[in-house]
Amino acid sequence: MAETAQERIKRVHDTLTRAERQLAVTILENYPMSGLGSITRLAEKSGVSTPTVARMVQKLGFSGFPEFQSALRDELEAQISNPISKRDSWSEHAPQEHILNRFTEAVIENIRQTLAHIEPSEFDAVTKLLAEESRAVYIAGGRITHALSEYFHLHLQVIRKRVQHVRTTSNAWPHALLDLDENDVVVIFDIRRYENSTLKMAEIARAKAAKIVLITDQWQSPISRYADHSFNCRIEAPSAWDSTIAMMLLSETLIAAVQEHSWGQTRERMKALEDMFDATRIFRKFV
Amino acid sequence: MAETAQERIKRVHDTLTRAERQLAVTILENYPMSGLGSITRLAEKSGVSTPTVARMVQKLGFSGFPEFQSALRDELEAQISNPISKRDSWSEHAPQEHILNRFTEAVIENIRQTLAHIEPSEFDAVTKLLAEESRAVYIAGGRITHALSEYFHLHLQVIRKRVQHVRTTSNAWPHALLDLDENDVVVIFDIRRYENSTLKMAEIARAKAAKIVLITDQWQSPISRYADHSFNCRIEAPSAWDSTIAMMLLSETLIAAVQEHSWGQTRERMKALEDMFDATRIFRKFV
DNA sequence: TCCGGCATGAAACTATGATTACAAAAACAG
DNA sequence: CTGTTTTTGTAATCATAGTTTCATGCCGGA
Repeated sequence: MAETAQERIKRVHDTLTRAERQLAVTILENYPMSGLGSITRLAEKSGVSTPTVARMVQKLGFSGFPEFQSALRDELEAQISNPISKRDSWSEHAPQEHILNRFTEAVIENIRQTLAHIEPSEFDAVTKLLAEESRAVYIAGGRITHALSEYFHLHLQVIRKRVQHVRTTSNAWPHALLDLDENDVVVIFDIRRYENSTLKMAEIARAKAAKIVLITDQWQSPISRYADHSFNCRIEAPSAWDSTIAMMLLSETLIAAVQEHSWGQTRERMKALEDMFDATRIFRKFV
Repeated sequence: MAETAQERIKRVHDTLTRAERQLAVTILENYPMSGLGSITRLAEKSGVSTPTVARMVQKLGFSGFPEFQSALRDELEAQISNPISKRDSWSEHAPQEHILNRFTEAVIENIRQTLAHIEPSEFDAVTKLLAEESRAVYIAGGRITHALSEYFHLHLQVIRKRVQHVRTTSNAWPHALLDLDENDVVVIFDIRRYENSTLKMAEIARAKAAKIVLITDQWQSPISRYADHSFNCRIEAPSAWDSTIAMMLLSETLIAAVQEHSWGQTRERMKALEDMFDATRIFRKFV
């Protein structure tokens, strides 16, 4: 039904009896909040009896008070739901149910939810941690997140010194943490199924009092217990696997933030890197 | 109490157990609407039992579910009467100009543009190519896209046989193409600055008449000349670097499509993989 | 003033929601 | 791997919400 409860009330307003009108006024007074409590509360608030309320909502076409209330909730939800980038389909030439549209839709929702639960202050704090060159940075990921951690490392490496990627997939990783101390930062990517090696690594880092930044999924890796900062990213997708897009977005944004934070040094380093590339002719000079 | 339920949940988030966290995620997901139904509804929605919900709200400091719900209603009312409740940024608590919002906005635009220029028919054709087990699949990336190609490989490997990752960063890569023939598929990720090694690889693949699928940026890698199918992804970002999110999205969607296309086999292979994991105890059984 | 019809709320009843007790399962420590 | 602790869901219980019945009261018309 397209008609809202409010509209229904107004439509039948003339045919209402005294008590019902009294009730209607109360409902409309601060709509739709007043209808969200129990039928008793609403009855008391409007100074009528509960049966009156029950009869009234039936007059409005609802099967009972619960249905009425449920309708109110739905209306409210539609009213306050975030309108950002809601679109019917992303790939115009493909039908709505095409995997291109379904998958993208899910990913956008993941991004929305992820961003909604990130505290900017925490994000800024982590940015600051990662920007301080007095701290060495260690980056690690698990089986699925390995690629992500590598990508993060690749970029951070250009921005600053003393960045190291730790391969938890090999068994030589404890060696890499030999020099870790309490000024250093360990960035760990970990999503389900959470791996033992990354957990062990977090424990070691914790024991050495290093700062731990965790990037995990919405169900949170057990590492969160040890983490100084943790970001929960939504990873659900219409697939047998999870989507790590939201984590990637967070990673790229962190990179951008750190780079912005220390642009002076970064520029120098990037210049030096470019020169090296030119010298080695890895890239084509022009397309 | 000045503290909102949401804040309470976030505060105790680390001390929560698995089921409770699951519940917390659901509550926060579309807060506070999800908590406004009955305890049963909320429990079902989050996939936990009603007692878990009851226990959790008590942990949060409420005397019981009704009090919790009443608190939610009050918060909602306050929020609604507040005129600045219109949300038009991704991270509500951060200003529009914060890097979190700027970056995300750019990424969404990239996704939109990328999707708009992908022909569903071409996407489907590539899906089909990748699903055919008679064809071997070779996957390669450049310096920046290496992580992406690795990620793509990791997943495709689970879906089907004969998938190989070629490291163009090492100089041993030509060996990997020894067995390449005209039935095979080569998937190449290449964004600016386009690398010589990937171009050389494409040339070899072309000479052997293999199918070439190219995933590149909007300015197109020179490989597009040789490619049978190419996808142009937008990679612009408010950063010194490009954002490969759109490429990642395309990769994940391709994976999902191929998986959907050949779910029978995939399921078997995933099962086998799971068993191997169980045997090796790489992962923790639960949380 | 009395009567019929409708509106209304008290009270009984029913259904559903919330809580508690307990047992099974899982994680953890040794 | 085993015993212990913690977590979790099932089932029983309790409480409250919602509905129905019915007696009372109110109003308009004779």
